[in-house]
Amino acid sequence: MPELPEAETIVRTLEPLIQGQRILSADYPGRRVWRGDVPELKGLAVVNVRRYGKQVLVGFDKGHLLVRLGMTGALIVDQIPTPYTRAVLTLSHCRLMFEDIRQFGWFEFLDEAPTQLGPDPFDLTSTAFAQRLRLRKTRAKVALLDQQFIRGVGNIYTDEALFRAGIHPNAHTHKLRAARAERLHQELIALLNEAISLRGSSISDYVDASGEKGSFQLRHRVYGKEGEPCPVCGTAIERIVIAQRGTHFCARCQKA
DNA sequence: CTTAATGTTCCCCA
DNA sequence: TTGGGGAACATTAA
Repeated sequence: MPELPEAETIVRTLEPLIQGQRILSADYPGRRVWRGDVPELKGLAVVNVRRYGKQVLVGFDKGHLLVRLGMTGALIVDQIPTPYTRAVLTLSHCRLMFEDIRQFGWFEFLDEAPTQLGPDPFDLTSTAFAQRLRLRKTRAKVALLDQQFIRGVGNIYTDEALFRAGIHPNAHTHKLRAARAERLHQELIALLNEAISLRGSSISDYVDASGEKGSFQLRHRVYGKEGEPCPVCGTAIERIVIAQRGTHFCARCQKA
């Protein structure tokens, strides 16, 4: 699914398309999309659209819609419904659809903005990030994927950030030197900014609120590159499994 | 036919 | 209490 750069792109493209509009009706054609009680959205006005980690938060004049995009979720305006359309919100001037092929996503209605996840990587200094990392007794890959550690990073950007920082995905977080941990944060921020500027990575399904694909997948250096030469040293990129996720790295450039 | 895919949650074990 | 590992959810594509 969308990770932080994809969620950011969705938010930036979606907000101007729906801001200020009122919800006229809501339909849920597919598998149940709401976690918890089904709220009455009719009559609510869209105040803003923001990102919370890799999730999308639609702010109303009363309450918030938190959209968990899961693995294949997409928020698209004025598209033709598909068998995977799980929600259609008819607004004053357009229709907002939630498409979700694998059905892993869901909606949640919140009275207050969410606060339960770890800090956004953009809100941390590198020093604070390094301190946080030292307190986690786990492996680098696991820490970056953990939304309680920092919010927004998923499988693609974890592999890409660890490669850029020269850190092995199995490196023990509490043993990393402060300088390397700070470097990881700096590389992560640069990576996320580059990915946002290219409107995210479209691996299979991801599109923004206008249905446009991103292009950062063309800049991936290790993710999905098993067997291909490392762009730095030419060694074949390896693929292992960590936390049930495919993990791609260069054994020569990335050290524990 | 098998495996893997941008994610999360739940359950069991150490 | 914390962390590890695996299964599960549903669908497509190679």
